[in-house]
This record gives sequence, C-alpha cells and structure tokens, in this order.
Amino acid sequence: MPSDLQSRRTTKLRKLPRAFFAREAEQLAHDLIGTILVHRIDGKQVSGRIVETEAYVGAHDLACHAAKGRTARTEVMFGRAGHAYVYLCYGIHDMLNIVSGHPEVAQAVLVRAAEPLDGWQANLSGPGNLAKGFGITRRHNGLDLTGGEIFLLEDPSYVPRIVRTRRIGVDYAKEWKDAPLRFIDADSGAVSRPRFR
DNA sequence: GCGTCGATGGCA
DNA sequence: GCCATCGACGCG
Repeated sequence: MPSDLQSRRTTKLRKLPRAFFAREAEQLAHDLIGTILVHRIDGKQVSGRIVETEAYVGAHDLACHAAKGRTARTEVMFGRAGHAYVYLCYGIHDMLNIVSGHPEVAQAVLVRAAEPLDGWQANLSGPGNLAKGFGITRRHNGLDLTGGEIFLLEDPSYVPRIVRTRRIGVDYAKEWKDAPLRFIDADSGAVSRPRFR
C-alpha cells in the first residue's frame, strides 16, 4: 500500500522560484516557515527546515538596516528578490537574510533558526548559529538563492503551526520595536527563545 | 532559571 | 558609539 510516508518520500520537492520571494517581506517570512534551506558544497549538501524568521519591511521600518539609507552594506536589499543579504553582526556573527519585495524597496527576511535534516547534527538555533552551521558568510552576500549553491525547497507535506511575536534585539527601533514580525514554528524545539513574546 | 557581561569588527 | 548575537558565569 502506498502509505502517506512512502508517497511523501518519492515526492520531488520543488525549488522555490523567484516569484516566491518577490512578495512583501511579512508574507514571505510567514511562508518560509517549514521550507527547507539547502547548501551544496563540494558535491555534498546539508539541509535544514526553517523554523524561525523575521521580516524587515523597508526603509520606514526603524529596525531595518535600510532605515539608515542606501549604503554599500544595504545595497543588495534594494535589488532583486531572492538574493542573499549577509552581514556581520556584533563583529562576530554572520547573518543570512533573503531579499524580498521589489527592486528599490529595501525589504528582507532574516532566517533565525532551522532544524537539521537527513541525520545532520548541528545547532541551527539563532541566526548566528544558523549561518555558522550552514557555512554561510559574507562571501555569499548577493548570491542568487534560486541557483544551485544555496537554495530553498518547498515541502507541502509539512504544515507548521505558525505563531507570531515581536522581533528579537530591536528595542532601539522606537514605534517599530514591538511590531509582530517574527514568525516561529510553535512545535519546533529549534526555535531560539521559544517563549519570547 | 534568571540577569549580566565580554568578545569583536564594520559601520554611520 | 552603536549594534537584527552567543555562551559563560554567578547567583541562590
């Protein structure tokens, strides 16, 4: 009998296309929960299910780096959706963001946590740990995430229970600090700070 | 289980 | 002088 499990296994997971990313950051951040991030390197690959994201919705969003203007660092955010925006945080951690929306409107989604798949053992909880675990650094800034090196897969068989909270670490952002723009998979143990309101 | 703190570097 | 963090430490 073709069990659900069996048909699931034979399902070819579709690579997320450009159109998936070319939407409002808030919607993209929500829809990225449950999708699979893949990094192919040296003929091998690692993958993990995304369980936590944050939307940074444009230059008017005081928590968004683009609020400080269009600079060398933020340039990719003003470009085409589906590219990586990777920056150094606190002098130590690289962070992976996915550019969303449309050119000239600086939006991105920060990928904050994932669960390793395929028997891979890694701590992918928290944006710094996620980038480190996946081997993603500022070298990948501007990389097209619809290509063959780092890309995302949809997984229709996984239906997460998504909860919204305020974003982490943006208390300086005045009227934007409490905006409910963080999305978590409520049933995942890999979410960073699971009880954060 | 909580608060505090140091590491560390690019950026405006 | 900030920071879209992390992990170690001290407390009790």
